[in-house]
Amino acid sequence: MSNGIPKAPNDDYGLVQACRELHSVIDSFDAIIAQKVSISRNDLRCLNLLEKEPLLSKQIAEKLGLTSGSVTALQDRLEKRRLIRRKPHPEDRRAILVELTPTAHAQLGSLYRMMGESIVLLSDNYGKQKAQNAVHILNDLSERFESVIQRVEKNP
Amino acid sequence: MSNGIPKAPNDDYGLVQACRELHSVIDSFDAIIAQKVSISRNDLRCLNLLEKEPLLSKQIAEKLGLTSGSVTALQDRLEKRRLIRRKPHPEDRRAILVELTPTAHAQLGSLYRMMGESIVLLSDNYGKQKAQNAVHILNDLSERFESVIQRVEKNP
DNA sequence: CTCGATAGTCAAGTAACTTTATAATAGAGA
DNA sequence: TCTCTATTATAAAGTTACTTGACTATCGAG
Repeated sequence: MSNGIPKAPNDDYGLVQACRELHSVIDSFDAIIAQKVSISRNDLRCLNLLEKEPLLSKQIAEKLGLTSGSVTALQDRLEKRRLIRRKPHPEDRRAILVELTPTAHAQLGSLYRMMGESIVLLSDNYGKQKAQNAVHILNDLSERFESVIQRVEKNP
Repeated sequence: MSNGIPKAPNDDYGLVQACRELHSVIDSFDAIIAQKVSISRNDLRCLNLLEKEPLLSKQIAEKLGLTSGSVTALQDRLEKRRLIRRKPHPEDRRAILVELTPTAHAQLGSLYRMMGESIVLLSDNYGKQKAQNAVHILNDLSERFESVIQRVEKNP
């Protein structure tokens, strides 16, 4: 198993691999969802981002790793389908806030329901204690990724 | 917070959200990596898949949600860069096994090293017991996604 | 040994992305 | 206040990646 990844002294790499495995599986899952709705992967990812909170075009571009021009086109597609709405930013008249329409919320909900239910079941199996623990672990991992992203962006 | 996702009785949805949050962050991370290597997201995803084991074109197409023709082009690009190798399947002469070159292994390793180290540190902070627990949880989640994928594919 | 099904390739057309240029606004400084 | 530069988003042209449909080679059932 000499795959170029430097091994940690003990088998700490298990967590790394488990993490990337999960990501890969979710990726495949999203590919299927995107196909079902017949939108592109990035369009779906944009909807996922907006599910949490409205964002500026700029922020969407950053998170998706796209150029601003590309995000404009992306928004045009989603707006035409009435999945997002553009509304003016209250303080900056250059900026545009993008938010999901209620329709989009509903559609996304129904698309991810099956997956959601399956994980809720897992959560129930775990019991309250372990479930909370799981959430903490995932959040820790997210934080780690965030901070590495920021470090990587510093060194261009 | 009425976002269309049906709430579970208790706040079990924490795990779902944490999971998708992690996925989203890793996605942004991958977007940056892809940009650094100047290959497309799907090309990078393909490399990630192959890091685990060689795959058939068919399997790559499925996992990435692409058509077979598209995967042929994808492989052409990666092969031109000497990141993958096509080799004949030992038993099925129609099929083609795709594997990473040693170069690709090394490159991927160095690209993900920073992230890997950060997670290994986290793992060390956790201690052996909790780290193993974390791996189990991630694997459980992967399994759930896998099985939902299979269920979804049954109902087209 | 046929014949339908499967794995992959190829060529033409479509969709998504990048690049470059432009317009409108913000915010800093003379 | 009035520039001047930076920021935010859009538009149009060119490039890259993807899909579709036709084709070749091979498999495996009958």
